[in-house]
Amino acid sequence: MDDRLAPRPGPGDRVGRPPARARGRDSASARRRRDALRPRAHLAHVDGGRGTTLDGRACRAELDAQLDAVAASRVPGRLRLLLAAESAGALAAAEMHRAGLPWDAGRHDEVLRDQLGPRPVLGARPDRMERLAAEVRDALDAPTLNPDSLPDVLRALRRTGLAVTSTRSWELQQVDHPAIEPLLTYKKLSRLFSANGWAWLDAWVQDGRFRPEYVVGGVVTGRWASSGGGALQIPQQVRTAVRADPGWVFVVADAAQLEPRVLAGLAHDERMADAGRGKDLYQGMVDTGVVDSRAHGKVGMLGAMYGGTTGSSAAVLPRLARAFPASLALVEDAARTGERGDVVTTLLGRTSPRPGASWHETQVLAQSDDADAGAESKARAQTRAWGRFTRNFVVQGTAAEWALCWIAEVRRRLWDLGVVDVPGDRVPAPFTGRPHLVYFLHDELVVHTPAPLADAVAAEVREAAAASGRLLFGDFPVDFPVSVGTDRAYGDAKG
DNA sequence: CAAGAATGCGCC
DNA sequence: AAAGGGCGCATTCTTG
Repeated sequence: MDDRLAPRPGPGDRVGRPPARARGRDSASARRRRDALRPRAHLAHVDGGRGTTLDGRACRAELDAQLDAVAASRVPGRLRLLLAAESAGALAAAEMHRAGLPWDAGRHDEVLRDQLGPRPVLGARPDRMERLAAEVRDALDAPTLNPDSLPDVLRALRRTGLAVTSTRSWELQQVDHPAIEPLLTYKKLSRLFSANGWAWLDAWVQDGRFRPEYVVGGVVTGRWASSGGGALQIPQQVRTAVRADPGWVFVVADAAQLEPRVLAGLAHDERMADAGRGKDLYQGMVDTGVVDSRAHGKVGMLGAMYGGTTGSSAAVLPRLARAFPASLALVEDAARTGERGDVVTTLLGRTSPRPGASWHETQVLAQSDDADAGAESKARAQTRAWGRFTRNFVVQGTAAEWALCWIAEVRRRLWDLGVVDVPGDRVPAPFTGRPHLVYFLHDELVVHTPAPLADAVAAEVREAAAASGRLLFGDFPVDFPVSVGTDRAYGDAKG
């Protein structure tokens, strides 16, 4: 793929603001977990966008290592399926990178001008942000306040007598003061400007395409990560700039309530599978009298899968435990396993990492005779945190496996739909005239297709979801409905 | 001065 | 008393 060898602007080359530096909140332990789990062959893929070539011998060595792992496994069939799914996913990711996500820079610019005003000169704030900053300074009587400096803002708020402990939006929303509204608006606009503003557009959209660099299996759980451009965080605000080519449309497919359905399959929970059959799972929980509203069903299930223990989520948990004992027992068991420091595995055999040395040290310290209350509470908090991680790992990881199988199946079926002659076709080979994947987001797929094939694509995407479910869960009767929408603009296509 | 930590927020 | 999983990225602050 020649285009991947060409130098591409990186974040450091962007023009809107001074160069970015730090890598952010990615904790050392999180990175260690990822690096330990990431197959070596994928490192070559990561570097693929920066000009290195794949080393055939390294690939061969990786393949041998994987085949050895399969041979040594107690569940070779599952592991083999995992490897096949990962390979298909890697292929799809490379194809999506090549095809690119059709992006209308003009439309994006309209959104930015509408929200922020005209593009400012290098290093300056947009007009509207500057005016809001002035309002905030005025209201807080802080003429030199830098609204981008969190300590600065916090100090000014507290000097005014507001009892806030951070500058998080949800906390500020509780406060009644003239400075709050302009401050919140400022933060909103600032986020849009710095994360997906004109600088992002210059750096990441070329020739009407955004080409995300997916990192297949980059997350410990097996989810995909991305490197550069924030490919998996495109805000709703700018999705309207994602526009199909003339004569083409997007088919946007979203696997409805994927994680609870995967949990039902993992736990062989027939009652939960029943609740979701042919309809919205959370509504099904209302219809069968498990919960009194869809919202309660949703937060309750999220709480069960994430380990939530507060608010309405916790309040609903006992009812869920009574209605769906198999599912709840599975996630509880995964949590207990993690709390002991043991590993859990996904359906296809991906294993969770073990907690690091400092985790064990903290546990040992809390057991010792002279341990104080602080050490014990720290150890307890840490124990529960690792339990929440393993609790979620089994569900998130198996959902990622379902999604990989879905992608693989969709990819194959799209190719079989054949070619349509579209006047002025701009889609690069080998996808010219063919429906092809252009975007993937955990439980959502976007297909760019010649308009006449949209209905056929929608049907294939649904059938592929069913096929993925059968591949993973066999005859167990859990279904995977897909909500599908078709539109020229991604932002308007939600089914 | 550069590198890392901390903060906050976008996505699922 | 408080207790929600996984990410990437920009910015400012801190540290060596």
